[in-house]
Amino acid sequence: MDATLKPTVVIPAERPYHHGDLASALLDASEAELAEKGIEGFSLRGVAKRAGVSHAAPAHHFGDVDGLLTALAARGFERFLTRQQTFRQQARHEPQAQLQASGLGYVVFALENPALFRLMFGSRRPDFGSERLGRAANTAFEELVRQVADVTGNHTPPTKDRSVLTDVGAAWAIVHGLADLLASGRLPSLGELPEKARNRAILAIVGRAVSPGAQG
Amino acid sequence: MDATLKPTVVIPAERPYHHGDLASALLDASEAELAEKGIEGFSLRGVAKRAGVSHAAPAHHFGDVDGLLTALAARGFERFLTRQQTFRQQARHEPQAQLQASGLGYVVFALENPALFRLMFGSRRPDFGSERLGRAANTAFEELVRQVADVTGNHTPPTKDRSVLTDVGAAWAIVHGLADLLASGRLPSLGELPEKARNRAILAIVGRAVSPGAQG
DNA sequence: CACCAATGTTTCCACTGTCAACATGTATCT
DNA sequence: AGATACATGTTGACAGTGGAAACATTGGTG
Repeated sequence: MDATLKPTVVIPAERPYHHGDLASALLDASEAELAEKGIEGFSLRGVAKRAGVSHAAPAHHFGDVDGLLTALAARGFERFLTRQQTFRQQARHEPQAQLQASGLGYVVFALENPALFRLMFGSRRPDFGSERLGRAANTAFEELVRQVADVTGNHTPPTKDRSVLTDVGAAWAIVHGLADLLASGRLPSLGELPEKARNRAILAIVGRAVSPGAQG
Repeated sequence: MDATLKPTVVIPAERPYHHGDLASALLDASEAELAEKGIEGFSLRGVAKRAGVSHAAPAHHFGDVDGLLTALAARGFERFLTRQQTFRQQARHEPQAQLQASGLGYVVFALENPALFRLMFGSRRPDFGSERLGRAANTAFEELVRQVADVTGNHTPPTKDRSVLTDVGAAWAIVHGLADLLASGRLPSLGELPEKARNRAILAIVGRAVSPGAQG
C-alpha cells in the first residue's frame, strides 16, 4: 500500500464517489431489510450498509427514515395495483368475476410480500399525505368502489348511500381481513395449502361479501 | 434545605422506596403511552417516567420491552374476550345472532382501543409463545370456531374439513378486516357514523360471512 | 473555465434499551 | 430479636439508532 507510488491508480475497480442511481438502490435495500428484519427491526443504518453507502446518504434522497418508508410504501402500492390487474386480466369479464379476481390479487400480494404489506396497511410511519403515496392508495380504493358498483349496478358514491357503503365495506373488509390474517400467519391451515387449492379457497371466501343478488 | 436538621423527616409525603404494585402500574402507564405515541413511538423510558420510576425498574417485572408488550397484549386479549361476551349476553340466543354479536364486540373493541388492537393483531413484538398471551389468543380462536360450528351445524374441526375452514376463514376475515380498517381510520365514512347507526352497519356487514343456509 | 447545486462522508449529539453494580426494603429462619 | 437471603428499585455505563452540521467530491450550467 505505498501511497507515494501513483496514488491515483491504486485500485482499478473503485466505486465512484457518486452512485448513479442511489435512490432506487436504497429502495431495493430497504425492501430487503424490511423482509428480513420486519418493520420492528428496520434500521436506516442497516439499509445504508446494504447499499454500501454511509448512513447519512439516504437523507439526501428521502429526508428521514419515514420519508424512505413512505417511498417504499408508495412503490408497494403501485405494484399492488398491477398485481391485481394481472389477476383481473386472467379472469372472466363479468363484474362479479372481476371483483373476485381483484380480491385474489390483493390477498396473493399480501402472501408474496408480507412485510411490505404490513408496512402499507399496518404501520403509521409512511406519510399518506404525501403526493405519490396518497394518490396510489386512493387509486386502489376508487378501483374497489368502481368494481363494487359494477356488481350491484348502483353507482351512487358510498358517502351518499348507506347500502353502497355497506357493500364497499363488506368487500374490502373480507379481502383485507383475509390478506392480513394470512400475511401474519394466523390462518396456517389455509395459508399453507398448495397454491391452487389455496386460491380456490380464497376465491370462495372473497365471493361471499358482495354478489349481484339481495344485499343489505 | 438544612440537611443537618433532622434529615430523616425532611419531606412528609415521600414516596416509599418500594411501590407496592408497580407491575400493574407499569401496565397502565404502558397502555397510556401506547395510546398516545402508538407502537412506533412507544418507549420504555417514557413508560418508566409515567409511572414515576427509574428507567431500569420495569426490567425486574417484565424482563425487557418485548416482555412488557407481551404482558400488555395478554391483558388486552383478556379484556377483548370479556368485551365480546358482553355483546353476546345482550343478543338473542340463536347461534347466528351470537356469532354476529361476537363480531360486533370484536370490532367495537378495536374502535375503543385502536393502538392496543394494533399491538395485539398487527405487531410481531409480543411473544405469542408466552403462556398467558398464547392461551388468551388461542381461547379467542377456539371460541370463534365453536360459534361458527353452532351456526352451520357442522362440528368437524377446520383442519379436517375444507368447507369448515372456509366458513371459519370467512367469518374471521370479515370481522377482523372491518376491525382493522376502522381502527386505522381507513373507512371514516363508516367509523364516524353515530354509534347506533354504526353498529347496525357493522352487524349487517358481519352477517354476510356465515349464515345457516348455503355455504361453499 | 468557473461556479453552483447535487450527492456523499465524517463527526457529533440526544435518545433508546440493556446490563452490571449498588441501595433499600421485606420476609424468613433460628 | 437478629441475621440473612431475596425482591425491588436506582445509578451509571455501554452500544446502537436517527438526525444535524460541516466538509468533500462530482456533475451540470453559465
